[in-house]
Formats: sequence, structure tokens, C-alpha cells
Amino acid sequence: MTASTARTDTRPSPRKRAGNGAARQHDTDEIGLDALVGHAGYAVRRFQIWIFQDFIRTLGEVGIRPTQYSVLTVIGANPGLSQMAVANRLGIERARLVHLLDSLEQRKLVKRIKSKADRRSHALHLTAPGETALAKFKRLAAEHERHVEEKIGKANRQRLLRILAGFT
Amino acid sequence: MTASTARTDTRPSPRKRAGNGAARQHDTDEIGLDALVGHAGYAVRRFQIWIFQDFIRTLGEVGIRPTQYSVLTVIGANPGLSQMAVANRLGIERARLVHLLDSLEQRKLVKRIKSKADRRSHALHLTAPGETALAKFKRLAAEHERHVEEKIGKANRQRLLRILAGFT
DNA sequence: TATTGTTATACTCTATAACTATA
DNA sequence: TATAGTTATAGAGTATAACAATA
Repeated sequence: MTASTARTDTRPSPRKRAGNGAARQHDTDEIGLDALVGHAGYAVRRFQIWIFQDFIRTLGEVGIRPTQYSVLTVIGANPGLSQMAVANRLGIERARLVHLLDSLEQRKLVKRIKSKADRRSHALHLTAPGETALAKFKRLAAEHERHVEEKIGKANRQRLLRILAGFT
Repeated sequence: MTASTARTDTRPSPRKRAGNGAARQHDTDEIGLDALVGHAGYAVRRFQIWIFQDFIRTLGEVGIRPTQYSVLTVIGANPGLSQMAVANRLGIERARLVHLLDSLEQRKLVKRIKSKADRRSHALHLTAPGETALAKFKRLAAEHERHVEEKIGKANRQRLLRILAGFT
């Protein structure tokens, strides 16, 4: 369709080829993205990957991933929630939340308490060590957030949050 | 930590409870997110999920997912690329690209041509039907992009693309 | 020795379906 | 009958490691 006039075989480009082997025929940044540029979804996906990688790295020392952090935060701010309520609020499948909570409960950060009002459901609470741990996770998450600021700029981060406020 | 004064058991909230059963103790939008609000990563993740779902829905009639679309677009704009080049450009694992291409090749949209210059590598090209199909995919993708505009506003979409331009 | 494409494994995440115990 | 939590399965997606052919 477009750009059909581009290189049509795999001969290495004129420059490069000298080095000690390993002749790449394109440098990554000389490959056109064509229609991809201009798609919000593509930019957002790449950004999201960057953000999650930084989050995972920054909270690596405490072994907390983004989804686990979101679960702990919601339970911390709303003690007593049922699993269904947490799953709906965060857009997580209830089947998946079961495993997430299994792991958090094994680490003694969260406890499931049988509800007396509705014996089918569990009331979720942070343990005392869970409260302490979450405070630390929040400090590390704030550090991660500063990395985001450094990456895209303070004002842009604010704009982004404003634009996407409807999705939380 | 915060909000420890919130409901601490699972008794249903005062309102609601009337209906014909199904007493939810919290409505989704009355559950606080606390620290999650203010995290760029959370907003971006929710937005990305929304975007991908709309993309998958809008291109559902042709059975093309976001990653497949990005692969076809890059090959269309840069015929003759090797698998490594495509994988690096899009940030996809080369092992994963193998399966993506297997599927696109079975559907006769893409062909792998043995390179004569470097017999280890394959030159990737769209087939003739692949070119035609991609044109249609691009029209549908543009429709999806209009959905994004409707969701966040034309100006905000532009701002977003400008803020995230560095991640493509 | 290093790289390309490939195969294989494992773990995360999403999407379902079905089961149990309750309601 | 419907719902909460659970178990199980299947498919994407990510992250690795290893292998054959080739450089």
C-alpha cells in the first residue's frame, strides 16, 4: 500500500557491514512505523510496558507487582470488602483474585475473615504486618512515580492523569 | 493506615437491601482507591485495557488483534525486514514473533522468503491479498481511533500522542 | 564465537465454565 | 434460582534457555 518503494530484499544497507560481522540491515530507529504512529493504543501500550517494568524494578526488593499493590491498596482503604467487591472495583476476574489473595495471605499481609452476615463471602483485611508493609510499598511506589515524572515531565504527568481520570 | 475508620464488617450498607435479594454491600463507585488515584500507571493500565478491548471489538469482523496489526503494518511499511528487525522494532520477543508469523502466513497475509544475502534470515513481505487486507484493517483501525476520540476528546487524544511520542 | 530462526518451558494475565455452599 | 468463592482449562503475552544452520 504505502511505502512499497522501500527496500524489497535483504541486502544490507550501504553503510554498516564493516564492523566485525553482525551486519544488521536496519537500525531499529530507521524502521518506519507508518500507520502505527498516530494510534493512541500503540503509544499507550508502549508507555504502559515501560511503567510496569519500572514499577516492578522499583518494588522488586519487596516482591510486589502492580496488581498486588492495587489489591493491597484497595483493601487498606476499604477494610471489610468482599472478594467480589475488590474484583469488580479493580476489573480483575474473581477467579484470578482467589490466587492473588492466596499468595498475599501466605505472606501474612492479608486475612480472609468469614462473614457472619453472609456466610458465602469473606471480609478482607490487612494484617498488622500488612499495614506496616503497605506503608513501605507506598513509599516505593511514590519513588516509582517520581521516575515517571523524570521520564515524561511533571506537567505532562499531571496532564495525563487529568485526561485519564475517567478510567480509574 | 488511612481510612481505618471505614466499614469493618460485612453488614450491608443501610440503603439497598430492599430489592429482590442480591444485596451488594458496596457499589463499585463508592469504594475508595486511595493511593491508586494519583498513580499514572493505574490510569494508563485501565485506559490501555479499554483501548485494546475496543480495538479487538472493532477489528473483530476481520479477526485481527493489536499485535497482529502492528506486525502487518511494520512489514507493509518496510518490506524485506528480517524477523529480528521486526521483533526489535516492536519490542516483541523473537520467539513469540515466530508463532505470530506462523498464523499470519497460514492466513496467506504474509510470506517468509529465504534471504540469499544471509541464509539464516527470512525477508518478510505482505502477499498481494495481504496488501488488500491491510488496507481494510487500516480503515477499521481508523474507526477504532475515532472511538478513542469520542471517549476522551479530540484535543486530549492529541495531547496524549504528543506526551507519549517518545515511546513509539 | 555470535546470530537467526526455531522449539520448549514456565509464569502472568484474561476469559470461561463448572462445582460447593450458601442465600 | 442466584450469588460468593473456588477449581480447572485454554489462550494470549512475557521471559528464558537451548538447539540447528549459518555467519
